[in-house]
Amino acid sequence: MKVSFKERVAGVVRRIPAGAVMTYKEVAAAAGHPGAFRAVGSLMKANRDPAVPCHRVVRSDLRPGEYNRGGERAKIARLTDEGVTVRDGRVKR
DNA sequence: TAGCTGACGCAAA
DNA sequence: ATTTGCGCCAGCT
Repeated sequence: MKVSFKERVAGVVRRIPAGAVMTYKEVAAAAGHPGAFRAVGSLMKANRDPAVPCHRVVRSDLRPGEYNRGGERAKIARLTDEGVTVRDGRVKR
């Protein structure tokens, strides 16, 4: 069945457990499009589904990246609350 | 159908 | 180590 790229991305992000983070590139690869990390970010902002924790998707540099509502700062707060260690704007692994 | 935009990635300086 | 510029793909108008 035809499933749009964003549909698969939503499915992948939805499987990310709390306390874990995945990079846009990893999500894109997991969705079947390893080079579409650009589109992933675009879909994240477009996706307002509470079942899709887009805040758990970070950049490859371990930077939180942008977010709706306060940008990086809000994202860091949410990740930290879930058990993700963030140090000075960088996700600590 | 074609063109533009963007919650990015990587290389170079 | 950090900053700047260019390239990339899918989605939207």
